[in-house]
This record gives sequence, C-alpha cells and structure tokens, in this order.
Amino acid sequence: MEKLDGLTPYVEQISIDEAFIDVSDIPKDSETIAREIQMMIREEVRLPCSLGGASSKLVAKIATNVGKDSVDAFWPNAVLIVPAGKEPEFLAPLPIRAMWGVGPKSSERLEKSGIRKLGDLQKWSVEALESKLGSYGPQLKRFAMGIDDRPVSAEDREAKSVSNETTFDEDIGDRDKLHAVLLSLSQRVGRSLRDAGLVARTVAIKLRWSDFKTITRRVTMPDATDLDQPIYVSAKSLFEKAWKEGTPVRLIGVGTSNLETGGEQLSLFSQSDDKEHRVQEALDDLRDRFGSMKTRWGREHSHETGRWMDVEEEEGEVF
DNA sequence: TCTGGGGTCCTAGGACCC
DNA sequence: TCTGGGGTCCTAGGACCC
Repeated sequence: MEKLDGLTPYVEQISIDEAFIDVSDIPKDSETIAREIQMMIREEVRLPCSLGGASSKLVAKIATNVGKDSVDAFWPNAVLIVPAGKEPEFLAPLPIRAMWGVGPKSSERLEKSGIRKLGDLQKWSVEALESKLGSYGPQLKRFAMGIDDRPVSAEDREAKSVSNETTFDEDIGDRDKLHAVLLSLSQRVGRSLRDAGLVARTVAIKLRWSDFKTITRRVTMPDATDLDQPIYVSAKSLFEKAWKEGTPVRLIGVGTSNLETGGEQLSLFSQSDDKEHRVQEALDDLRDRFGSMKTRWGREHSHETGRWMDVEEEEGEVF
C-alpha cells in the first residue's frame, strides 16, 4: 500500500491486500503501468501480485480475478487489461459467479432461470430481471454490461464495527468457562477500539450452537464506550438472556458497532468514568509490557446486588 | 467444499414520535 | 380516541467478500 501511495494519491484500499488505483492521470498505457507496479512490488517487497485494468472498478476487479486464474508463463504475476468499449464482450463468456457480489445463493437462483453466464444476463430485459430479483435485477444487468460509475475514493473508510470471535475445539456448555471467554473477547474488542480512537454504543454477541445454527443479539447503550468492563457487562447480560444453562456452544463472539470517534468527547466523561479510563490505561500498559501474561479485572460490579464480586479466575494473574 | 476470523451491506419488522 | 402517513431508531438475520 505504501508503494501504491507513492505512485498516486488516487488509491482506494479495499482489503488488506487489494486496492483500486485511478491511473487516468498517468501518461502511459495501462499495460505498462501495471507491469511497472508489478515489478516494483516484486523487487522491493518480494511478493507476486496480479493486476486488472479497465474503465471501471467493477471490471478491473473481475479482470484481476480472471487473470489470476489463467495459468501462463507469467503466473502468479498476471496482468489483464480490458480495453474501454470491450467490457460486455469480456464479461459475456464468464460464469455469473464471476460477478462481484454474486455468491452461492444468488447464482443458484439465477441458474434456475437458465442464467449461467454474464452474457445471459446481458440478454435479459430489465423488466424481467426486476420482477425476478427486485431492485437488484436492473443493477445486476448494468454490472453485467460492465457499467459501473463508482469513483476510486482515496478517503480511508471508517470502520463500522469492531469484533472478536472464537471457535472452540470442543463445544463448551459450562457457564463459567463461557463467561471467561466472553471477558477476554470483550477485552480484545475494547483494546481495538482504544487503539483506533473509537467508542461504541452498540454491543453484540454471536453464538453458534453445535448444529451450526448461529444467532446474534445486541443492545444499544445510552453512552458510547471504549472500556473493557461495560462491553463485558453488556455482552454477559445478552449472553444470559440468549443461553439456556448447559447448551453446548461452538463459537462465541463479541462485537461493537454504532462507532464514533472517541477523543474529543473526553471532556464529557464524568469523574468516575475518567478514573475508569486511568485504570484501563494502567491495564493496557501492563498488558503491553508483559505481553503474554493474562491480566484482567479481578472484580466486577454486580447490578443485582449492588456489590463488587470476585471474578472467576481461569489462568494467570488477577489485579 | 469447508473452516475460521474478520468485515460490509441489505431487508424486514417493531416501537415510537409528530 | 382513532386514522393515516412519514420518519427515526433499533434488533435480527442473511448474503457476500477477503
């Protein structure tokens, strides 16, 4: 990403290892630009990569995938450029699964109507597709024709949610063990929020039973937070409402959403909240310095009794 | 094709308000 | 008190992506 940023400001990162680049301003042909980028990454970062070029993000993305799949002398360093005007022609022979956004469910539905290739989609009327797929139909048809005017956006997209989850080797039906996992997940999520300078107003849990059925439950709090403890308290109460004693759990997760930028509202925190922030900072500092050592809250406040209760300890130290 | 651990976006329905 | 329309906020789940 650094290398790309050095090349042009018009870089839109879409995942850890993929980005769109608008090269309209670079006075070279696309093939040359792509090969130069590829060579730069190979030489300086020592990684292979594939590039696709087209007049739109959608077609460039699909071209990258198609190039990646073709095994030739360059593999795994593909470059595939789709010339402007040739988009429908390029897309027509591809299976509908090649369309970005068409997964197993949509392709199954489309195939039932005899739509197997993007070319089939091109031939269908907008009306027929609309009655079959709703508002997604016309959109899909435009995409199948290679029409996509979404610009390359260099602004980094703000995170919409922060979560952490884990799948167990063996299903767990023990309340204390599940609580302990919920706590450590809450701590990781809290830490991620703090590192990103974010606060969250909604806390969610995710539970997967042994039959793979997965449920989610969430609550929205009156105030946003980035502290481990309130996240854990919310997560635990959601868990208690959703879980029947002894039910084996395969996966458990804690998530936060409804995010806001944290910093500037510090002044709004009450005294006690500020104290909690200082405790939190001290804990973060300890965890930083002692790395693998498990530090966690030793006590938690019980809403039922209004008292501070000891937390069940699994491993490690209590502070 | 599945698993695992992140994510995003969309839809539908309920509660509530004007 | 009821009706209607519109809007917001929230929850739950599904489809999809890397």
